[in-house]
Amino acid sequence: MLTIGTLAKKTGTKVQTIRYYEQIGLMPEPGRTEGGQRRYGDAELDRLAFIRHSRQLGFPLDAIRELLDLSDAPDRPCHEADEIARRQLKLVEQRMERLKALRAELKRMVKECSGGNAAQCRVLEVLRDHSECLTEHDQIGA
Amino acid sequence: MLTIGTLAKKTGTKVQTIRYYEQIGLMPEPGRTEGGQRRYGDAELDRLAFIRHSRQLGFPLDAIRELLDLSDAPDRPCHEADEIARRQLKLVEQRMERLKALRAELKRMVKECSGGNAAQCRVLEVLRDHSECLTEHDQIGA
DNA sequence: GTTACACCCTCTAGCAACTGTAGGTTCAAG
DNA sequence: CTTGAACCTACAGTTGCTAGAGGGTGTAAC
Repeated sequence: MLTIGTLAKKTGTKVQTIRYYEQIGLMPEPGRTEGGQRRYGDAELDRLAFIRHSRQLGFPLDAIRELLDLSDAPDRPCHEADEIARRQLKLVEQRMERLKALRAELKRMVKECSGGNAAQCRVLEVLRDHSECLTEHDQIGA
Repeated sequence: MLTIGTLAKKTGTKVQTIRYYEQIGLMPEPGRTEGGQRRYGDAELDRLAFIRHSRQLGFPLDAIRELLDLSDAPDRPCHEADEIARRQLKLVEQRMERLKALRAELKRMVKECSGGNAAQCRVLEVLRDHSECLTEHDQIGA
């Protein structure tokens, strides 16, 4: 039986985060000691590891919830999980495209800065005038 | 004189967002009609365009505040703006590196899925067992 | 048995950067 | 003068945690 602190250490999670996952129903309510402290078994350890690994791959908690459901129901067809993963892959690729455009623009800004004072600053100038941009970068939450 | 709605349209911002920027002191308090509605001039249009463009390049609002201060003080040296842009470029490059690793992992997961049911699903299996990962992807906020 | 101390508990608020809603007022056109 | 879109304030919600206050528990040493 593991305390919440031990579980946290084993999975590289913060204690608060585990409690948060319990609160939103991603982790089950564990058993408690007489004094009211949580105690975890191996099933919970596995489940939390699954969650953390999925988070590291960028899956949002909603998607992880679906993946956990699938993982708990071995008879359901696999394509649902596949679908979720594909969706995530697409998202990652979109983000990369956007970041590529941003990087190009930022690089150009920085390169052109010749170090005078703010009045002649190319960085500020580019920000002031969108029409100077070479690339499209219309997404804000990049 | 522009209404807040017109200003929003011209800059591709939501009305609420403009009011939010005012609330946090990024936009100045504009003049009002007798009835209490906001009216904007060209200075505000330019300022908001600057903010939006900076946001599109991924600058956080704090950085934008500094950039606006610099833009308002033409005598200050340019290297501060340059510095902020460089910082942002670095951040973008870090994010890209992370996303690259994630993309590789997700691609592999999806490729190996052979379409049975959840019990044999490679996607779920990989998520269950971190040791199967080829790449390091230890950052969560990717 | 008691004391020390790390660890645990709940509850609440905060982060970024908005977005949405409710309930009410104003402006401009017809 | 009426209509209806656009405006107003104030506050709650989003995502995924993280930090703090104020207090209780578990265990090992003395």
